[in-house]
Amino acid sequence: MPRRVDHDERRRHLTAALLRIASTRGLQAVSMREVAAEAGVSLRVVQYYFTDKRTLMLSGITELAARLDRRVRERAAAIGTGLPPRTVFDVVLGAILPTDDDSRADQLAWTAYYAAGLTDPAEAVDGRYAPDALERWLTGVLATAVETGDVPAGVDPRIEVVSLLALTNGLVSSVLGRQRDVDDALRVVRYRLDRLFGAATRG
Amino acid sequence: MPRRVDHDERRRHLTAALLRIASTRGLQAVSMREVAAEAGVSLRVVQYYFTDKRTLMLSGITELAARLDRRVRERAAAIGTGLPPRTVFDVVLGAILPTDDDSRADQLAWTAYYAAGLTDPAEAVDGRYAPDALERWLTGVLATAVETGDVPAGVDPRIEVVSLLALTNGLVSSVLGRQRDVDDALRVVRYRLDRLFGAATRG
DNA sequence: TCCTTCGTGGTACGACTGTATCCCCACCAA
DNA sequence: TTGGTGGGGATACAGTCGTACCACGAAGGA
Repeated sequence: MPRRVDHDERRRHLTAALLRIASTRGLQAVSMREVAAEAGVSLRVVQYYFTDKRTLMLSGITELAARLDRRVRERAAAIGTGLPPRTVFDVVLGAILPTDDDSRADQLAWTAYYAAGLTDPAEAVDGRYAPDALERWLTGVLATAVETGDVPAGVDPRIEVVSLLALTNGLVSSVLGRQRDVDDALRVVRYRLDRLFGAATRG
Repeated sequence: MPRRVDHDERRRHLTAALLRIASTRGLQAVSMREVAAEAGVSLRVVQYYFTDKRTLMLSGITELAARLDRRVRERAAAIGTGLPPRTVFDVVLGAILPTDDDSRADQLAWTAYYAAGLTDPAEAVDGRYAPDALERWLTGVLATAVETGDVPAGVDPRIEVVSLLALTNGLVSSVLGRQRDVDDALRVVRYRLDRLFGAATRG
């Protein structure tokens, strides 16, 4: 056998280059040649490790979904279990907002993919990411909080969670569009949590 | 003078064709030739009435902003003034959600433009649409409601309005992505309004 | 040593893009 | 009737796109 190369490592490198282009110049600017240039390799190399452009784009959205999922999961794990529900929501929703350059770049790329998927089913985001899992988990957390009395009765856990996630999503859009900065967005989220859990539970 | 043509009417026709393409096949699929074909004219005609592609795209986002603004304004006007604040919010937020095919198409195109503007400042959405005006108006309505006691004290009108608009925006995204249908989205909005105004004021 | 196979550089092709140019026809003022 | 201008058909051009193809160097098994 001739000299072997770590294909996975090569692919990760190229995918990172793709996402860098997507988050700075948009999905339109992503071409096989541009990815090659950004990664510092020849066009042929991109062709070799991703036969198609479709495969290349698919790799981008897959990596992106993994990153966003990891971001939420790591933050949640760092907090540990058995913490007040209020804290859980604060951490999880805060992990979705683009608080630093990296997460902002990822959210920009994600938005680009999402918008593309709305009209081009070929690169649809559906199924590749599981917001349902997050939704179910948070619903469980909130339902428990209702039972233990941490949250006033009369609250519909399911709808509250959907509402909070949609709110966070909307705030992400406005932060990306620079109509609002992250701190304002965090303030809005915390205000909502205050009114849901009662201001005294802040933390 | 030779035969004169209504330039504005011609341009509207072409812009409509552009938005039809953008909402069904995405902004990527918009080329001068495609717009010409969709409008049933030759490429030259598109060139003639919009010298640039930039001008053409600009016309699209302008028309879109006008449509969305008109949709909210018309609904608000049809309701009249002096109505309960709860009704105002119900109507206005309901006007933003894509409840029929037309508004869905417009929201799809709007999302495409918005996403493009995030990375390509050339077709940024900023300034072309004034969500601030809507935000200020609703904040005023809610502030009055707090003063008259229609809404419990301790509510921050400004943040509540920002929150409601961001929520609606997030719901629009999920409806466009078919993770949720419009009725579910409306239910979430009404749930939030119930908790803000008190369930008794429903209507 | 030869020979096969992996990895890669270079290049070519057809399709498409935005833009520019040329030309003609319909029309109205003169 | 003539001349000139607005409107538009047809085509060309340079560039970029995804993809395909060819050739070659490197490296390990025979």
